[in-house]
Amino acid sequence: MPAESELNTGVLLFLPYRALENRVFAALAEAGFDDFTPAQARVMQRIGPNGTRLTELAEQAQITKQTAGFLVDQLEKAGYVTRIPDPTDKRARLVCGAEKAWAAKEVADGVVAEVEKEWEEHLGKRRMKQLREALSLLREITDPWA
Amino acid sequence: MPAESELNTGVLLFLPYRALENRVFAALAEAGFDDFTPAQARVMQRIGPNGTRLTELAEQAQITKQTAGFLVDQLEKAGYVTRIPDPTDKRARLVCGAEKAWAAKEVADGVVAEVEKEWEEHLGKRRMKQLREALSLLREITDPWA
DNA sequence: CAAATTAGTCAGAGTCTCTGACCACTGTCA
DNA sequence: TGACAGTGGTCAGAGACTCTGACTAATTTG
Repeated sequence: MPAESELNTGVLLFLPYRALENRVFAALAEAGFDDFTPAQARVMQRIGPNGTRLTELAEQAQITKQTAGFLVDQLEKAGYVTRIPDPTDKRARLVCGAEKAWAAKEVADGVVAEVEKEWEEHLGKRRMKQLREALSLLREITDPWA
Repeated sequence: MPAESELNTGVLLFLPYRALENRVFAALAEAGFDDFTPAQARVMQRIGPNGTRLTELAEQAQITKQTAGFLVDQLEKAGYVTRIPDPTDKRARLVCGAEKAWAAKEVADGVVAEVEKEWEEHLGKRRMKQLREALSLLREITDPWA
């Protein structure tokens, strides 16, 4: 048995991640954005300012394109995204964020900033900077999309 | 300005977490432990050495006790856990890890150690230590179970 | 002891995700 | 040019995960 005080780094990463996600979702729901789910949000988060292809969204979110299509359908119905033809490829369509999506993003960004500030207050400026630095570095070997 | 990354800390935390989880699952599958799912694993992970109550598992995994019961049923069928009556409370039962669970845990722990070593090589000993230190500190304000 | 609480189950439904099969368009190369 | 492999996306079906609501049984509390 490993000493109980020595949690593995995976759990240590997951705990604050989940705490942050919970905070963001609670705030979005309170602001009236209660008609989309975490799974939909994880896709929506990856839509670029000029629209993004379904396949690309699927790859980045690490889900199949069928699943991505399913989620985008719901987001479209709820008015968060629209699909327009891709001018450069007649097979493809671009998933674009609608006004409602940007409004939700603004709320989300606000909460993220708030939580990050709380974390910085708890850790101190120096440790917070080191944390982000280490995580950014780690991204080089853990993010297939980096 | 940190031009290194505009990603929010949440994504930065999630990326390495997911990479680690993927590695662990791939290794478990390769070692023959391919008869349980990520959701089941997240519950199994929280079983203490002397057994843990269903409700406690549910709380720690942040799922309802119904869902936890569903997942434990599957784990029981697959031979990873057993349920024994709680001697201190006739309503309750203790979910206990079976031999198979500890064997899987050994494989998982090995991979986690391996990945952590890779991360340490990439970050350097000092940064890795800082990372774990910051995350441990963060746990104080983000882990309801700390 | 009655009432409130806690551990867990049963039933039903909705959501998320996958595999496999398929169509339409694109790019390549003989 | 024209077959054909590859890519973008959809349809259909199924399995997995999760929830809410309602319930039983045992425990704790006043």
